[in-house]
Amino acid sequence: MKPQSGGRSALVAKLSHFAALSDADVRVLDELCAGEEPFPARVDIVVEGTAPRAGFVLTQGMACRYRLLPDGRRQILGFLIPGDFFDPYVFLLRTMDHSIATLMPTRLARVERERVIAVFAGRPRLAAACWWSALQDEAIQRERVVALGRRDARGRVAYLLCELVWRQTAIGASDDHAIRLPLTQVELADALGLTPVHINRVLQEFRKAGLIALERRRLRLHDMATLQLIAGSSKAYLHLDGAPEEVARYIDRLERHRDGSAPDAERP
Amino acid sequence: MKPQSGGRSALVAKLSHFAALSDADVRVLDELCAGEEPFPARVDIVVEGTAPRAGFVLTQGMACRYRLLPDGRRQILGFLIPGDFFDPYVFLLRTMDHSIATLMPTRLARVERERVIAVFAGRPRLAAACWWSALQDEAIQRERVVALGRRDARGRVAYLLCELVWRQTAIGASDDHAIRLPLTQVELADALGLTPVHINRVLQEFRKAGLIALERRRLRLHDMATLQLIAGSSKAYLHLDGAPEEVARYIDRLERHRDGSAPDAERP
DNA sequence: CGATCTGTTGATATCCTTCAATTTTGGTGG
DNA sequence: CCACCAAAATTGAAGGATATCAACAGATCG
Repeated sequence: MKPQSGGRSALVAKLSHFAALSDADVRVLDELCAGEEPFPARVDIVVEGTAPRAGFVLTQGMACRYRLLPDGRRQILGFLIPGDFFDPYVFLLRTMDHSIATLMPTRLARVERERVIAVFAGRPRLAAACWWSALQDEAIQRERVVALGRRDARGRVAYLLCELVWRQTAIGASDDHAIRLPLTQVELADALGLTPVHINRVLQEFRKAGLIALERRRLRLHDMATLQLIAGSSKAYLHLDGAPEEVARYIDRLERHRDGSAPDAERP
Repeated sequence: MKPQSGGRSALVAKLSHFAALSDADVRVLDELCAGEEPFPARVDIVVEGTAPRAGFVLTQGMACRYRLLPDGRRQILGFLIPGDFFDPYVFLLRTMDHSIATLMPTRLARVERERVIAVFAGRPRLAAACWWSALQDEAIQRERVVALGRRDARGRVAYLLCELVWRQTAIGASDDHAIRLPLTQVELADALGLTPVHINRVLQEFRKAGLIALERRRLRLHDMATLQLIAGSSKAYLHLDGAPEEVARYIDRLERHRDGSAPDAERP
């Protein structure tokens, strides 16, 4: 399971933004992460064109989804951080349409189909939390489309830095708007549809304006308000404000039925 | 339910790309669409900032997801066409982070939470097909990120036109690479992160090169091969090649269990 | 049948890319 | 610990793709 410094795993921290989890829920999630394995930096975990095998929980480190273009250029599609339970249902596809690679030494737990189905069928609250997490992922993708479609270079950089800080904060891995950021300027460029040269100039400008500090793989946002303004974005799209009350009640009701009929373990 | 000319609804046509549906499955899907309602062109179905109410099946017409920026510009996030069962689980969120608007007169069936849960819990094959459809939607989003991040204007336009034709073909709504296309050049621009002026110039170029015909809201791709080359894309990302055999067998097994225990209707 | 979108075209401006060096950093082995 | 090398960051100059501005023609619709 590999809990964080705080004791709670990143996955538990993240899903707790949706609903308070029971001890039993936490146990199930920790078991999901039990078989985690270490991967070195900059290796492919999943390769475009191959058949997907299983989903993963990322417990430590960082990874990215990416696509290579016919001319060899790369587009990074998104970043995966601790607490991300990604592609649970990917076994429904014949082939991957993109690759996934680590960006630093990273620990990942493989989650097989049977496990996914057991959790989703037997644990209403966790199933709802995973659905919510999938909705969040979609929202993150949409925000990226907005950034690439309609924001200039400064807006794109500001948005991405904010997002990474917001997401790390949501899993308790940020200290006062400062995070570990293992990305090179080439990777930022590939994520934002820009050139490394231009990324560099924007970062310089932000530094000179006292908006950020970024050195030796450590990022600190000194002026979140201004950065948000430049980005034209707020963290609302991460939907960290919990389930609607009515839904929370509904889920509790489902859980009580479950407890009544089969106490405290996953169904077969 | 409102079947298409062929007799099958667009939703059934789309999901059949994943797995062959039983008559009972088809009946359930048709019931989902039973309460469809007409909406005029260019009206909001869902508004950013409001609480989501329910998901929808789009049975006729066309709609788009979009975001408005602080400065009034717009980014279109994606297009919804007949057969799209979108946002089934959106009730898990407190507020919408984007809006959805019709682009032409459109028919939509609202799908409430209870209905979603009944179908997903009681119909393994349909549940799997809907999951697959969600994976397809994510892939479509990724393809858009690639287009906006790394393709020039010609590549973006070519990609979008191909995608719309591929998707319409998958629901049986295309005749020889020709489709109804209710989009203005402003809307194409808002979808592709370009200006209407530039969209116009690219379309002119494509017309002069004999690649496309586009007039009076009708699009025909005369040279799909070249367009794909310009787009640097193939339709692989739509995953229209059916479920992996092993998964198909697994789903059949689940269905047989279901039939044994509760014949032929949704569970309560 | 005017009013308003929509599409079209030309001229100019600009943001970002490209190309090319140079410096700095980080890692590795002697 | 230092020498060395490759990767990463940085800077400058020039070019190009797309935006912006402006004007007009054509289509659509109440």
